[in-house]
Amino acid sequence: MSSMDALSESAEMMIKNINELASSGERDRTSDLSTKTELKPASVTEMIQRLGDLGLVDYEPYHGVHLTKQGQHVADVIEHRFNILERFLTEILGVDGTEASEVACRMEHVLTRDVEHKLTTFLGVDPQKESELFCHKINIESDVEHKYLPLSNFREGKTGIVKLIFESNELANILEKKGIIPGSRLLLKGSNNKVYTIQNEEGEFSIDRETASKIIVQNT
Amino acid sequence: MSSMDALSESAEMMIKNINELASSGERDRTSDLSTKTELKPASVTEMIQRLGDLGLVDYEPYHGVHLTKQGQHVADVIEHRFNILERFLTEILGVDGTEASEVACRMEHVLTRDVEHKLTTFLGVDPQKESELFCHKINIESDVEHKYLPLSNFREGKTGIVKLIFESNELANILEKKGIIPGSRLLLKGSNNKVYTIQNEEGEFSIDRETASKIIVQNT
DNA sequence: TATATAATTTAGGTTTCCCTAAATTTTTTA
DNA sequence: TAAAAAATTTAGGGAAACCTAAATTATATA
Repeated sequence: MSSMDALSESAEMMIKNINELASSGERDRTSDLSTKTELKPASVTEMIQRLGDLGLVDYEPYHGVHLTKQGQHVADVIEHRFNILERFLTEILGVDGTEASEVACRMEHVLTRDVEHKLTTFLGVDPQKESELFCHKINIESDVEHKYLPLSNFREGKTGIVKLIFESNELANILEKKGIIPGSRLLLKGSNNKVYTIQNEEGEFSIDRETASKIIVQNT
Repeated sequence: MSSMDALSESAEMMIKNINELASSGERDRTSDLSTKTELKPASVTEMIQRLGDLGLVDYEPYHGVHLTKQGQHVADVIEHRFNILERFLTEILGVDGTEASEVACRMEHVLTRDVEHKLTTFLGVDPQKESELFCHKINIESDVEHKYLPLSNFREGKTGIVKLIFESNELANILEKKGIIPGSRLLLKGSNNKVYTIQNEEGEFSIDRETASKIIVQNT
């Protein structure tokens, strides 16, 4: 039954692993899940039985499991939460890859929908996914499977739920072209409270005060 | 013994509550902890006995507990993690206060030292302390502590490393005023590839194609 | 200062999530 | 295709973290 109470971290991890292991159509085997989760086979069996009772996986004794629609939804949510957390930790905080993914893996289970969405908007869309999404957009509609699409490709008269709002990232894009990216070094050559003249590896140029106030710099 | 293995979330929460309840010198009573933690008295006793065995609290049956030096250290770490997480959630992501503190309270137990430090430097000094910082800046340099500041506050002739570029979040702000937020439902009433007319709970209005292309909607 | 009341602990139960060992089922292979 | 091997499940156990009910200890009061 649709449980209003949250799944445990262990249960969510199992769902995540089932999803990651799944290859088209094939049911995941207990031993593979055991290897992947680093749990003993008996523990895997126990957990997937419980998930089966919750309607999150389709489990047939001795013949593996796969996610139900409901379970797939849980997996998708967790995956997305993991991805944005990992991106936040590496791209924004500069945490090392291994540690970032470990911490993200613990944090993914305690995010709320709201925090997830707000973190997503904060990060913007990552470049690779953007082209993917763009393809969708070009390809054509009638994507019954691909349920997410930009409003600009939506069909008149349909209703939908807003999933995500892209920010322009204009500022970051413009600055990137001038070599001002997180981690880069710059020199403030001059400022008069209106115009800020900067020099870096790419050369020298000026920006206005408002823009300058949005660039956070570590004093070295 | 100083355990290298992490404390459980429950154990950390108990330490946190013991610390928050503690008033100068007085030992916390089981019943007060029971009220604060919303656990039954018997459960509180069980946990503080376990913490006692770990050397984190000084527990005398029938006469309350208080943190040992070691326990106090744990409490301090947790408190700091909670504070920076709460600040990140409210100040940077704009999460509502109640939810932010709930989520921070779950996340505080999975942060690593490194992530904690990096998040702390990322947040820099909190707004109240900012004026302080401003003073520093005017006062003289020798800011060994406050290393991050907006380029607009930077001193001419100094070099630094770009840490972060704030985006305006303009689009999301505008759309939010019209009730278009992640999770909300909308209906595309009409579109002619230039103007998209939308209806939702807040009413009906139009947006241009470019804006529409940035709103990702789940087809339902 | 007895005794009633309140606070606390102990005893024993439950669920979750992990384990090992034994039993069972499936798969391989001789 | 029957026996051996491999995979899986079942049975039973333990620790953590909760619970209720009963026993114990401390405190208040008559």
